[in-house]
Amino acid sequence: MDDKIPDIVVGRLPKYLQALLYLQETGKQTTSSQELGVKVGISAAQIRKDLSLFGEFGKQGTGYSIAFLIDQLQKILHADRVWGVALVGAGDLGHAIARYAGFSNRGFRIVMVFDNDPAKIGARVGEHTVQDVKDIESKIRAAGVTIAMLTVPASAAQNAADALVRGGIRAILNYAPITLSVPETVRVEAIDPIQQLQHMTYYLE
Amino acid sequence: MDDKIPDIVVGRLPKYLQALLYLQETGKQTTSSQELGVKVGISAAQIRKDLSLFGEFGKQGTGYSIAFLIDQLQKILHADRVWGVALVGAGDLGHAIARYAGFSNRGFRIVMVFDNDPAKIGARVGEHTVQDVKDIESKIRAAGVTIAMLTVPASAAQNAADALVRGGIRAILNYAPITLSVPETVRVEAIDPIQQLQHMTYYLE
DNA sequence: AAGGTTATGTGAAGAATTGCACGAGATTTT
DNA sequence: AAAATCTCGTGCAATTCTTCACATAACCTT
Repeated sequence: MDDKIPDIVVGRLPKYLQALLYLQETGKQTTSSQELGVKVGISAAQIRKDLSLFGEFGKQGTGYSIAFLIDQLQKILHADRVWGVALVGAGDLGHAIARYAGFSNRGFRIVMVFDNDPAKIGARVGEHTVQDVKDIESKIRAAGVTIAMLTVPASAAQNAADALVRGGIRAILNYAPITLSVPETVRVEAIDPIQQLQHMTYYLE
Repeated sequence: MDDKIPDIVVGRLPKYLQALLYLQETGKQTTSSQELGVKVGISAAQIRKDLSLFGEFGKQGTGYSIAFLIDQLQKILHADRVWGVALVGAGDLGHAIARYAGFSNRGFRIVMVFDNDPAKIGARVGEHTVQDVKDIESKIRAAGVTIAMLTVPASAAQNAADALVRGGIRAILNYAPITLSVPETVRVEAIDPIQQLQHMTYYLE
């Protein structure tokens, strides 16, 4: 239940959570490591072992209460609150993200949008007004925002990341196809669809 | 150099490729496992071991020829050609993807766009006309498309995936926050930004 | 209430992945 | 041309991750 949780385990918890939320929507009350495993493509033993690192959430013979397990996982992942997120990059992708409803009902809310294009600054994106990237540092610091999503072109990504770091950001979800260089105290997760496509084309043909 | 390559290794190759392309842009001719490792955040020994599974691409004392290694990795990943991709879902995200130039110059080209919304069918998205999702099966089969990107709402994703599978799809990049059920012969990679954000929030606070 | 079934949590075994360290080839320096 | 430096490829060791299998507990049926 402490800090020696392997990162690979942490990475699976959101999958469990998502599958549980889905099961809950179908009206189920209870599930088993078996059933959950089939849903997420992970062995039942693996799931039991992962969960056992945090506590004893199940009941022998019965399985897991879906509502209870959702609650526990949300606490563990700090998904039991709403996180404000800064969106940097108001291009097509930024627009799509700003307008996507799926974030707000899963614990994340975009609270500010930045861009460096004078033509975009001042324009509206979703329910936000695009602000100048020059102000990132002070604005996110003032708002206490600790998470950012980066949807700028690769050529602008490192500079934007540097500004975010100066503003005290703690986590960056990076959509730009470039490896960001940040201090060890800042977490980065990358989304690069082309890398995932290439992972698959290896097995094709 | 055969089929017993661990999947986890295959997953790292696109990272190496991306970093190499970046290094090449800076005008460099040569790199080392050390330098590449710093760029992608992977140990030098790991990189050497990974590459050695496919051949001896480096030279002692000198390192790796960037152009040569790019060429080899592209062959290994089948990224030495252009793959046609079907895009299913013409919402905001689908639009952003269809208009993103980054795919075409990294080996993937969107060749058709589908949606089930009558208001969208017939409209233009990027350089494509949106087609009825009802025709997916025949259209992708006729075109010989084997890769799809799925950007429909979660509630429509499984049906769309089923249609793709019937049409002979081999790989699906799934943006919907739901686990798809497909035959073992079909590969699926998922992109779920919220899962990645939750992976990071575990470590925050 | 006893027997049967289900399904957890976990120690131990097994498998997979990563890191270490060194021989050997290539280049550069003195 | 010898010495020093660099860096690959790789066998082996260390570590990490996954699976197995079973004692235990809860529920269900008769």
